[in-house]
Amino acid sequence: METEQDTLPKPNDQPVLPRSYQTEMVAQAIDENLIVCLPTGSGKTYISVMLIKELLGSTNSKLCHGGKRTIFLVKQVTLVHQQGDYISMHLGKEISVGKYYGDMGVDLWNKSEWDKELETHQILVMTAQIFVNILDHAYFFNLLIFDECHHATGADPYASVMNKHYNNISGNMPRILGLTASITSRKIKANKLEKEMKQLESTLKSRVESGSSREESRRYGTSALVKHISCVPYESNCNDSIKMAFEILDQISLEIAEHYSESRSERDEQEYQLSELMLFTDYQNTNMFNYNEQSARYMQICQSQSITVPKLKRHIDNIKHMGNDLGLMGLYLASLHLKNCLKIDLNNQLNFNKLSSQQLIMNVHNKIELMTDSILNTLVETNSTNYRLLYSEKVCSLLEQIVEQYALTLSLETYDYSSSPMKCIVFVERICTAIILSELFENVCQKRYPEYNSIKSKYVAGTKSFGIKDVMSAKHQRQTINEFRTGKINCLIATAVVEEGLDIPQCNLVFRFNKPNNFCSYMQSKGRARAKKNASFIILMSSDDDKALAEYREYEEIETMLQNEFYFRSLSFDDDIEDAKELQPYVTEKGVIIDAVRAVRLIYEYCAILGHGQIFPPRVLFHGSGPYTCILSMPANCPVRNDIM
DNA sequence: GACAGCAATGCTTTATGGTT
DNA sequence: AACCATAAAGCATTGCTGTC
Repeated sequence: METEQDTLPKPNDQPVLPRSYQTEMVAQAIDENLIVCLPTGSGKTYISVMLIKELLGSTNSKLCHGGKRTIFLVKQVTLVHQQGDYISMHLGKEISVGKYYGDMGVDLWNKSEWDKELETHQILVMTAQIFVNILDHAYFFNLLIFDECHHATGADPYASVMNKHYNNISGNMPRILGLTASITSRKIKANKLEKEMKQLESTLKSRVESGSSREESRRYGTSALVKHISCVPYESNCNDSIKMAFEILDQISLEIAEHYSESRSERDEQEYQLSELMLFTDYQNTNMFNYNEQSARYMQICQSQSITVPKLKRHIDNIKHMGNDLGLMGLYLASLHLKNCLKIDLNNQLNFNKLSSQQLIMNVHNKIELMTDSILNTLVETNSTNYRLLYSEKVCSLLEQIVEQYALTLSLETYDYSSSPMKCIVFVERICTAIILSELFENVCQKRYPEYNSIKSKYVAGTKSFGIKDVMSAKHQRQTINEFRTGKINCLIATAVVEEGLDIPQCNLVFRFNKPNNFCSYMQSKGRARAKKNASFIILMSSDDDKALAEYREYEEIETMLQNEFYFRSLSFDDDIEDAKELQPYVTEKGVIIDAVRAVRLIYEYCAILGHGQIFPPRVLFHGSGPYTCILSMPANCPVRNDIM
C-alpha cells in the first residue's frame, strides 16, 4: 500500500528525507489528534514514523514507572508485517517493534504475558481486533495510530476501540493519528462528504488535515493520466446464434428458480407441519417418532436447497455475466468451467440430494454440455478470426491499450530497468471475471495472435469465493505478486484484494475493467498507477451506462474536493475561525485580504517552493495567550534570515 | 378520489476480511 | 475449512406526494 516503492529493505537504502508537508503534519500531530488525509503514495506511513520518533520520550521508562507504549493499528494481518517491518527499519535497532495478530494465539494470552510483551517492546503493531481484546487490561498508551482509518465506522473494531474505551476517559487519552487516503469507504455523493468527514472526526476525536492542496504533496502523489474509454455493450454486437445461447441460459436460470420456489413452498409446508407437530408433542413417548421423522425430512429439504441449488443459480448468473462482459470466448470458457464442475458434482454429491434436485442438476448438466460442446464450440471454431464476435469491445480495447502502451514504454525505456519495462494491472469486480479473463489472455496471446505475445498475465483474487471454484491460497497470492514484481509477469488481473493491503509495486498502466464499488476503491486503484513517468489510469465502461459515467464524475469531484476542502473548511467551520477572527486580516495595496489561516498556508507553500522541504521546516512559536506574539523562523535557504516577530 | 412517479426501506447477492 | 461480520449494489416493496 502506501509505503514507498522500496518497502523491501535494500542494501543501498538511502536515508529518506522528510518533505515539508510531512514535517508540517507531524508538527500539528504533536499538538492535537489528527487525521492525515493524503493520496496513496505520498508517504503517510513515514509521517507516522516521524511522529513515533517525536513522542518516543514517554515510551522509554518501564511500565511500572508510568511508561507508555505506542500502538500501530492495521486492518489486515499482512499489513502487520508490512508496516511493522517498515517502522522497524526506519526507527533503527534500538527501538523494539512487536507484531501481533490472531494466528499467534494472542487471544489466549493472559495479562502477565502481555506485561512481558509490553515491557520488551515499545512499539506494537497489531490488528484492531486484538487491541480491542487487550484494552481490558488497562494499559496506558501515548500514541494510537490508525492505518486506513476510514474504516472506523459502525461496528468496526476501529470504531469500537474509540467508542467503548476512549469515550469518557479524558485524562489518559492517548494522542491519536489517523491515516487515510479517502476519508470514507462508503459510496457517497459529493455533498455528503462534509457529513462523513465530521462523522469520522467525531469518532476518532480528531481533526482532518489534508495537506494535498499544496503543490509539493501533489507532486509526490499520483499523477497518472486518466483516460475514459466507452465501449459498445456486447449484446448489441452479437448475432442470433449467440443470443440463442443466452436464451438457453435464461431458460435454465428460470427452471432453477422455479424448482427453488417449488421446493421452498414445500419446505414452508414442512416447516408448518413441523411446528404443528411440535405443539402436540410431549417429547416423551409416542409422538416422538413422528417428530423425529418429520424433522429429519425437514432438515433434508433444507440441506438440499441451501447448498446446491442456489449455488447453481449463481453459477449460471456468473456465466451470463461473463458472456455480456467478455464476449463469446468468455461465455465459452465460463461454461466449460461449469460443465466440469457439474461433472464432479454428479460424481460426488449426488446421494446427498433429493431426487428432484438430482434431476435438476442432471438436466442442467445436459443442457450445459450440449450448449458448450456443440453450439458454442462450433461458433468459436467458425468465427475464429472474427474479433468483434469473439470478444466484447471492452476486451478488444483493453488488449489494444496494453499493446499500445507496451510499445510506448519500450521506446521510452532507459537502461535502468533490467526486468520488465511494463507493469499493468486490470481491476475486475468478480473473481470469475479474473479467472476467465486470464484464461482468455492466455488463449489470445499464445495461440492466436502472436503480436500480443509479450503480455504475460496471471490473476490474483481473494481466498474465499463461491461460484467457480479455484483455490487461491495466500501463499499462491504472494507468489504471483512476487512474479509480478520481478517482471516474470507483466499483467496482473486482480479483484479488490489488491486495492488494500497487498504490497504491489508501482505500475505504469492501470485499468478499471469493472467499475469500483466505492470511492475508497477508486482512490486505491488509481493510486496504483504511479510510475516515474507516463503512468495511465484507464477506465473502461459501457457506452450506454450513463450512471457509471456520472459515478466517475462524482468520484473526480470528491477527489478535487478533498484537495481543496480543507482550506474552505478552516475558513468557515473550524473553531480556528475564532482565533483567526481575533487577528486583523492583512490587506495588501491591491485590496487582497489575507487572514491568519491563509497566511500560515502561504508561508508553508512558499517554503515548499524554496527548498522542496528537505532543508528545514519553518518553525512557528506562539507566546502568551491574549494578545500574543509569534516568532517565525524561516528555513535556512530563505533570503529572510532573521526571525520574524 | 385515483393514479403515476419518486424516495426510503428491506432483502439478496457479491465481494472482502478475521478468527476458531 | 467453516463460521462470523461489514459494505455496497441491485432489485423489489412500501409509502408519500403531486397531478389530473
